[in-house]
Amino acid sequence: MHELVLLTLPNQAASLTVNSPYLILSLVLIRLTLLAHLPFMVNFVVLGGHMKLEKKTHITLQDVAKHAGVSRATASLVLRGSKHITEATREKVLASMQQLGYVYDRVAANLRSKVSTTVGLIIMELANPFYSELLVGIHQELDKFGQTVILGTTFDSQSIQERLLSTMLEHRVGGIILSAVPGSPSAPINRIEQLGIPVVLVGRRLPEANCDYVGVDNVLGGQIAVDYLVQKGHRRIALVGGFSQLSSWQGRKQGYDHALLQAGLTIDPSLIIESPATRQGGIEAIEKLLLLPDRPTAIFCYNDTIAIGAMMKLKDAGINPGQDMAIVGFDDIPEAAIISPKLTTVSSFTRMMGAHAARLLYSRIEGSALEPTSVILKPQLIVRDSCSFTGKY
Amino acid sequence: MHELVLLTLPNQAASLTVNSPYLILSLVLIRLTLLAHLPFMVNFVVLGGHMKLEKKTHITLQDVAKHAGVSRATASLVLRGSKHITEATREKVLASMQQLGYVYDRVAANLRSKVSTTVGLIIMELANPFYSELLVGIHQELDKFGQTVILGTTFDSQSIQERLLSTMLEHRVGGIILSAVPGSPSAPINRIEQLGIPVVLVGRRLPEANCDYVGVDNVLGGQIAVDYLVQKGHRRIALVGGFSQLSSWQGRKQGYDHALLQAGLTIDPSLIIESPATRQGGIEAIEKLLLLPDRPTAIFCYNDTIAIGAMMKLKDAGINPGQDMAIVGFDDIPEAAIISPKLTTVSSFTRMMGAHAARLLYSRIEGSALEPTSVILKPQLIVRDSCSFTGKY
DNA sequence: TACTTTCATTAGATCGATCTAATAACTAAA
DNA sequence: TTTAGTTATTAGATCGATCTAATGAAAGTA
Repeated sequence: MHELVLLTLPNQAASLTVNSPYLILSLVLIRLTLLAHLPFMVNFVVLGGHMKLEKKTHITLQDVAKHAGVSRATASLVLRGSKHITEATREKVLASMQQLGYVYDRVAANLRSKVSTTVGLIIMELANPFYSELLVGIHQELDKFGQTVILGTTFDSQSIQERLLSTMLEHRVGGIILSAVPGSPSAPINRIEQLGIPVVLVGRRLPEANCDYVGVDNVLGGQIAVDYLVQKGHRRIALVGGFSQLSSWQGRKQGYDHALLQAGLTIDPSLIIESPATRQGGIEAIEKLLLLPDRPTAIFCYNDTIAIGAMMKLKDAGINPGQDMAIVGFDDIPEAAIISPKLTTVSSFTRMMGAHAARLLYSRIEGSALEPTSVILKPQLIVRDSCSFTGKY
Repeated sequence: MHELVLLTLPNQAASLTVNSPYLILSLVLIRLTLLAHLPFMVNFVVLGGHMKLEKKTHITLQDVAKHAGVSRATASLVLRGSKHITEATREKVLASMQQLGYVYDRVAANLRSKVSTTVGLIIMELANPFYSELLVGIHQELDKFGQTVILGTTFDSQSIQERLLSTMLEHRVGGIILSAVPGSPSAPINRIEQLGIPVVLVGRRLPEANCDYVGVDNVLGGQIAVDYLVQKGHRRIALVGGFSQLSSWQGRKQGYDHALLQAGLTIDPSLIIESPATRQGGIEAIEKLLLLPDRPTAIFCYNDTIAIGAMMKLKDAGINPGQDMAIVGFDDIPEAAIISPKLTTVSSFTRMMGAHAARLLYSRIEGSALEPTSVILKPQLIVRDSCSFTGKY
């Protein structure tokens, strides 16, 4: 019985060289005994006088079938719940699976049946709460469809995005949800679509990309934010953060312009300051803004993260955000509700956006070959405490 | 040339029934012509008078090899950069890949070579900044090793955790990083380890689980937090949030106890309030705390999220956190630095924790079969503004 | 009884790669 | 020239499942 101890070594093969014919004979007997009792636990490899005994780590459907006394095909049908299987055989096979500790190999199955149960998700950054909220929405929805998420982050680098797209394809994802790096070429995406793998863009649009899009109505968002500020009495309103290459920036700017013009105000280019969409970007933008001879009384920030940075810098400069300067953000990330003053912002319903993207992608994977669709969510102003200042002293 | 148009239909097969022998003849000619020029783009299936022409969506290594005039095995060797390949054949094969738009099927390759390039990551919740930070650390590190992340969230449900673990195994992950649901049995995890798939626990320990662990020294963390408060002059210090089943809670509690006893103070069980580790949990805990006849002067919160909720509730109740009540958090999530007052907290270096977990897991995957290892990070007190109150009026 | 129909089951091919062991081609040494 | 040694290449088996088409058995029908 001592030889059995060898088998308990995790994941390792035991081997021994024998010279004596008696030893060989006894080993052969041991081998026969073991095979009779644990046929699915042990493998033997005999080379000359060298006998290798290895633990079988992976139980396959073949093993299950043999154990249950049926064919591989029948076992497979049981797995997939075919109605052509007798209750008796089903139970027999299921019992064998249980007993042997069978683990279904979805990857091998997908290879043969040419389906995929994974979806690629490529976003800019995880630390950004906008994306983690988006990810939550996507993840929850895909889970309902039995799809598993493969994750990649680009940090807004085009080369990383290219690499991630390739990796996803190599992993045979059924589809890809992509928040594209601004200014990235649309050719690779169209190529992926041509391969029959659907792509859904979220949040950021790519011109020329011939695929689905889920996002918020940025024009309307900019409009309602600035409308609100104008209505509060502001006449000099800055637009802070983000970059003009971003489709979302362009939309928000358009809404900003429109609201101002509608109110009979002029657009002052010096009040439009681009900066990275990070907290640091907000800080930098405010530094520039404070140098202006004629400061604005209100700031519409490209997103909440920038707004938070902006508010930090304003406090540092002795300007009380909310009291001395009105602030409106965009996205309604969780932090917006907890900082002080609580941030008035345009909600883009990020989770719902993720859920929509997931649903749309799944419908494509399932084969609805419609024309490229866009789902545009209506933003909503969430009024909190960051706009007490009315622009009048 | 009209027939070529059919080929541009994405992912669809064209078929037509022919009766006239002349038409058949011409189709045969078209077929020969197409096959000569685009041998890897088109498939023909002829059944009786019915000829089906379908676009070949997937280019395989077989196709590449045929196009380059070599064997499948040679093409495979080129892919893997074998040194036994002549420069001439290498270039020939690479050119063919380029021309045909070959996409490497990593999944099929992994099936045969029994390796895995994916890692499963199971955490409680994404919306929680602690986990999104952890995820960033893990993701960045794994990326360096060429490993792709498959994601799952449990929302602290044991049944979901079980399901996710199964899914990960079915997807043939090479290893799993798990932030276990508190109180979940360790048997499934040990079974996975026995299958030869390494598991690394992060943040939360499971008794009996025979696997690696990466976490912060919770005892020390609790100790330095409470030491600081004691040193500031506080004598009644509450411990708020989290649940006593969590190994991390137990550790922090132990440090809390130790620091109090060391300072000659007694431990008052009424000052220990358990609640969910969410913002809402913080709010609820403070509600209970405010009912106490003899209120504490300082609060050590189980984590920053709870601390944020607690501070919100205190403000609502007219108590100025920082000024009227000292608060210390745990984890140092990004929000801690932006809320007002800025939160003094114990940093658990979450990203680094993730990176350590990733490295440890990868070393296991690569086959270092050491004893289960624990990596315990030293926490550090980050002093900010939430402890101005010294406990004396 | 003979024939069709239906149903459970299965052998063998297949998905797209890698691996093994053998073969061909080309040198270098005897 | 022959032999051995090295190097580039390849045929065929293989990974673990599904799929196709065929099989045999049982039930229903004429």
